[in-house]
Amino acid sequence: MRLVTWNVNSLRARVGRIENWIRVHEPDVLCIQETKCSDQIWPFGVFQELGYESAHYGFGQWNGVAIISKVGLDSVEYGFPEPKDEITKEARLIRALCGGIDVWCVYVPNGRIVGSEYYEAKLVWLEELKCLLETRVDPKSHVLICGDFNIAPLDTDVFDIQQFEGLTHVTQRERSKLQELLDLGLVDVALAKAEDSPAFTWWDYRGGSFHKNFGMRIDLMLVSKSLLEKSENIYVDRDARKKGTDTATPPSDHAPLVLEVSL
DNA sequence: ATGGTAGCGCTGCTA
Repeated sequence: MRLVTWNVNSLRARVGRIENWIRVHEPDVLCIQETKCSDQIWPFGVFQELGYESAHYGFGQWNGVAIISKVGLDSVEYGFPEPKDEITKEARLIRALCGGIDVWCVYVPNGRIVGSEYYEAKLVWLEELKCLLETRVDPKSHVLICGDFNIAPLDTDVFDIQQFEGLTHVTQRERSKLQELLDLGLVDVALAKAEDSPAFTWWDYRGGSFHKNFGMRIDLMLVSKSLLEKSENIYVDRDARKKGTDTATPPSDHAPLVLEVSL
């Protein structure tokens, strides 16, 4: 089974690219973030024609998450069951059972500036996610928590840690929150399977960052031990980040992260 | 060249 997470940076701008990618790579489950569209315009038919069910949670303009599956899409849950804050009301979480796997697709807030209200809200959001997963996830079953975490777990997960001094994505408080998720009994599968440092998943649009590989690893897949045992291969499809000649539309600034499991 | 790239939606914000 092929499981994928991909921040697409707008569904509407890139639906053609996404379709083409699905045709070529045939994912079984595709989790996407930053659809930047509302449920009203979600193109169920596009994915249906490719043989997929889909579920989307979004209000438009910002955020928005979806799960696209051809191995079942059951018990779908949209967002936090009891959002306590403004930040947990945003469209950043969707969950479904797909082919025997408990799939959670997340888009963690960016945080903007360390110490800002947005940074604090990011930490609150991660705390709420941990509390939800604590009660809802059975770590003995097949579990996948994947998406854009907006956290680089290790210093080697950014192209030059010295340039990230004082910036979000690399602070101890963010990394501690990620560790609390791992402490539920989950494993960062790209890190676990990598021979040295796992590949980057995001590159800034500006300044030729992709060409220079000035990137970060912020898209993650956290899996339960049982799913780790079934994991055969994990890789980043960097080709999807290239401009390409078939379309004028630029690629997303994120590349898809692909996990192959044998269930 | 004193920014840079992209999406959203229409002015400036967010990433």
